[in-house]
Amino acid sequence: MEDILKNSALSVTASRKRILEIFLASDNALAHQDIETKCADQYDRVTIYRTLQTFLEKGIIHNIPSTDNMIRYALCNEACITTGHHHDNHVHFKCDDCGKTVCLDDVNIPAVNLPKGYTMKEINMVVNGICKSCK
Amino acid sequence: MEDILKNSALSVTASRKRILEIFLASDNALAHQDIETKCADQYDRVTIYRTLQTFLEKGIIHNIPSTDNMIRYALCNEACITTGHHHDNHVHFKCDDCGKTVCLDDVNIPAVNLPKGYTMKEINMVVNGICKSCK
DNA sequence: AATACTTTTGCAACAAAGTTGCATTCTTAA
DNA sequence: TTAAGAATGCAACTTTGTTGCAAAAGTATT
Repeated sequence: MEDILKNSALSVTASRKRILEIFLASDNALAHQDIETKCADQYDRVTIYRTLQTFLEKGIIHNIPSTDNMIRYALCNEACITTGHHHDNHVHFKCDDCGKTVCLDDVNIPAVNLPKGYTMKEINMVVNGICKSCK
Repeated sequence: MEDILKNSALSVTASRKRILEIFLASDNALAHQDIETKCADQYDRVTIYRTLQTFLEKGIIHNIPSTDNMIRYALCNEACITTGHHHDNHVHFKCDDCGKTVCLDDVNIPAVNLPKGYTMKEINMVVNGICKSCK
């Protein structure tokens, strides 16, 4: 855990370690709110906002778009952390039943051909449906 | 414009017509805020929220996820409006330069194979990069 | 065209989410 | 150990989204 922070040139603080720990312990993506409920008694709301922002910039976590006004975050793979920018090419799945959002690490986003004149920098794919636990 | 409302079994009111008009006049997807700045002097904020909600449910507009805390809305195609549910299978593109989000109506979302046990209900694909106007 | 009924709107009040500046505390590196 | 820099907590604030209710507008019927 401290390694992750040090590799990203971040100072090792209690709140950062705690938030990382929460991510490592979770099997699904977390919204700001999820993290807040897990540690708002220990750390300030503002600190959580700033920590997530920092982790995003350093490539420790990535954010997952959604249409429910709730951006969720998940740990990146090694490649992101070591290079400092994102290499997340996997599909995300949000279950309509349990509400959990997970990274489908084994499902790569297929290629798309954009119309002439468009340049792709990043691509996001989010699937909604029923997950294997709720099936 | 009135036809669209009537076809969706909605009563024709000034605010609904105005918001539809704004969408028809726009070449890109609009966030709640965009609409508010265009007509907050005429209509209440709450009305705009409720109108967008209604349009979504009736399949007049669809929402586009993003990682910037700004859900955007765009008009649906005929098929959505006539059937009352969404048939939006196109890719969305958000330009990192001008910030505009557009529907790439001609680019279909490619198929993905989900792992065993997952059922797909809806799929969203958003590409970030530089659009043809900013190129 | 007037009526009665239903739907929509605006207002107010509120709740939740996110941001900023600044003083204090903690980390790090020398 | 200490000095410099970075992160945190607090307070205050802005923005975003929600809810209940009375007033107004729309719709269908006569």
